[in-house]
Amino acid sequence: MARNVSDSDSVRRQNRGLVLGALRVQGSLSRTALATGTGLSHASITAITHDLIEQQVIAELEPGEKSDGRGRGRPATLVGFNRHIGAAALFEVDVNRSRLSLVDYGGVLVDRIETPVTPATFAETPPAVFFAQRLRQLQARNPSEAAVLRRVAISVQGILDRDGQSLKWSPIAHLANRPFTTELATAFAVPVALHKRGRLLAEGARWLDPALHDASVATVFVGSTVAMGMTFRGQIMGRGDEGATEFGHMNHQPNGALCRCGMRGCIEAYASDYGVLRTAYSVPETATPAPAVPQHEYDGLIARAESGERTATHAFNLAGRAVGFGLSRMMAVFDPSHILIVGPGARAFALMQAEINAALASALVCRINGMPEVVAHRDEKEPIFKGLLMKTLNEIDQDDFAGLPGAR
Amino acid sequence: MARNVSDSDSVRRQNRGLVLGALRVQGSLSRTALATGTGLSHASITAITHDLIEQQVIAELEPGEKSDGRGRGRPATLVGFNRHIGAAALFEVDVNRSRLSLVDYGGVLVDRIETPVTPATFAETPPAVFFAQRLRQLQARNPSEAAVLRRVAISVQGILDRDGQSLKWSPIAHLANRPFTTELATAFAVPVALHKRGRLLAEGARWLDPALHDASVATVFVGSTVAMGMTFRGQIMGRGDEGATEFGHMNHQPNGALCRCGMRGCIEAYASDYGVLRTAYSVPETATPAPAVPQHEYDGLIARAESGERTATHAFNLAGRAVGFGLSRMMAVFDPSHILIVGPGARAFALMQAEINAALASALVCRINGMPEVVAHRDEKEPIFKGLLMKTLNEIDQDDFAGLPGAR
DNA sequence: AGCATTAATTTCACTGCTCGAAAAAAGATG
DNA sequence: CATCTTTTTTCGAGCAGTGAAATTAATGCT
Repeated sequence: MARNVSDSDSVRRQNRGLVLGALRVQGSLSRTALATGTGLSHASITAITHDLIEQQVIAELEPGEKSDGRGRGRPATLVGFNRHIGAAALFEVDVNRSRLSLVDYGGVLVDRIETPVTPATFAETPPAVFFAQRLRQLQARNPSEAAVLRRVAISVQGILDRDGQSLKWSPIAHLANRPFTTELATAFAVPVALHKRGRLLAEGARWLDPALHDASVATVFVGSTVAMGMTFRGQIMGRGDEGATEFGHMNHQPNGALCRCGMRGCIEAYASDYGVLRTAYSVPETATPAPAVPQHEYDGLIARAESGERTATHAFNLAGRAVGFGLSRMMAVFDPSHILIVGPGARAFALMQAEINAALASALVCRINGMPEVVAHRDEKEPIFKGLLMKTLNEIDQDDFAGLPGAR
Repeated sequence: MARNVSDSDSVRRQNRGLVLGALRVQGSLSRTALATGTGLSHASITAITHDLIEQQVIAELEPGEKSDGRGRGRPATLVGFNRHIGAAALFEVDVNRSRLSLVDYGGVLVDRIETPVTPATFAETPPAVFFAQRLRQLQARNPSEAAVLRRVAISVQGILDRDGQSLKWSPIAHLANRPFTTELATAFAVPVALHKRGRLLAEGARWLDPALHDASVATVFVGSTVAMGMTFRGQIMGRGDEGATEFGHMNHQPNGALCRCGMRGCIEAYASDYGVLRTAYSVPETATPAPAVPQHEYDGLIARAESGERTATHAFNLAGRAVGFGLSRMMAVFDPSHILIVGPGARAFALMQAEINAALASALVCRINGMPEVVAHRDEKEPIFKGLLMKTLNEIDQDDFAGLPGAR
């Protein structure tokens, strides 16, 4: 039983966490700004920053450049993260690509390796080996960061098991049911975390658009898959273990089109790239989905639809309908104030919008609370990276540095 | 901006809350049991109980009867809630009935008034007047509890507005868009809370079955409406304002059967009592739903289905299918470990089970994580009351008594 | 009856945290 | 160089929680 007891230790941890969180959100700050930002007294900020500086978690910045312009009184000295006290390795794994980024504790990108991925990749190279190879390569190139590596975080698609340590299923071939996180964790003596891509999108959106930082947002990825992440008033839904936001595999049509996951009638089977192409080319909807769709083919279809070609527009209509009813159904359980469409499918948003809105209009919640704001947001790469980055750094802040040194 | 700053006050509040919470869950306890139950030290328990006793929130029980059997050492003195320091008025409003219960701070039922409700009730008597009349009646009969009334809580069906203070829509006629909570709050100078019935069912289930206390459970009410409440590892989902768990009005069939809410294709339109009857009697599914269904008619249909009459079994099959796909779709967003079916429809569970399971089997999440345990639970009256009771008492514990006297 | 034993509570001495107020520091201004 | 302004630090107080020791209140033996 986790003890929820509050004592002076937990007070310190909480308030140190508040300070680190403020720095994470707002960047380097003066102690005074920290005091107003966190609500703590100046005296406490002095004590806390003193400790954190002593432990080298943060450091005073040289007063040099910073736009201090000119003030009347004593000039503020900013404190900011000590970039060299930690580093994190962030893998973004995709059906066709993998990217490993090494970032320091200040969130600055240090180095990066990209590798193409094919359905054969993880059959030939076990995932643990694949990841370990690349991570070692990066460590060799960046010895000073390698020495302080504190986390490995991996963005994946699929369904995680209860404890979030392995994939039970994934559209990325041969990645599921391999205990690569524990293998990596022991090999590198560092915690390894798995994150669902959909959820990272939600986290990333929160950080990239300040207006969304504390809102309730559903972020829908449309592309080679369909996925969703949600934030509720600034909190990410689903703490680690509650694995499921399988929006893309929500049933749209009982016994409908065959999905890559093997089930029938999933939203993805209508709205993902392969689903739309299948509809457009009048391939029977029970045909096995293509394992991967070249980008130019999807883009070509969008262009044809935009020029009004009927088979193409029809395909996007069906896709919009699937996404729209999925959203309408989701909103019966959880209704966000904003809905973000991201990913390659965002480029086809205009083609789906009418059907999405029509489907949403059929939801009672929308009639009562008003329609949510649905907007498309191109390029999902940065939200995922940003989400992975911030989530991992925040974890280091709160788990490694908010507590007293030596604890845990 | 709410300050999340932690100081010695918040520590005390947290730990007092822990003590009150333990007493709420486990009943009267000795100080030693309280220490092990909360994780606090004996010294702190002594200090906290001393304060609480001084403030008359709790009291030492007479050692009398209690099964102290025989122990070797100093006998424990139990402490328990001081029943007389507070009372709450709990309204359960339904399409055909309203019940007002007066309970004391110990959770003991003091008095109760039941009144039939018809579609005309709130047209003739404004809700605020209706509630005020009954509450005054109960206060007159129980002056000592009336003097310490601390909360009025109302269980309703429908959609609440963002701040949870009024109904934006309700199947109970003339109840929506009437500011009765604020009127009652000023008239009785007491906080008035509105709770969705579905959510109370979830809360109640948690308290009535210890195995569910810390589980993730979806509780589905099937009867004159279809509604759902969810708990996530013991936490009720949706804090007050996030109004929507409109499971009954999740779309099942685009442009399908007409629902009482005016939309088409809602789960309720197939699975509620009126929906099943409409199907069974081959009334066109676009016919206006009956405002209320007499219980004997619904029970009669169940009996006919159980004896194998085709039109009746068909109706329940459709109902099961609607509920099943609804659950399957919900599970793409949130997957509970248990699903509880309650309400009159629980009696027809056997008739719907096959279709529910078939629909669940079509969900990817179920294939991966295994099917959730779906069980029916007759009589929903007590879960609602229990949920309303515990939620309200807990609120008094944490808001009124966990903080220092004088604060807030 | 008297004394050892046992278990529940309370008391005590100490530590850590936050806070407000006052003091100190560090430039800017004139 | 004295004054003013704004940022930080220092200091004393107050409050919580904790472990260890002391106290309390029964039971069991002799």
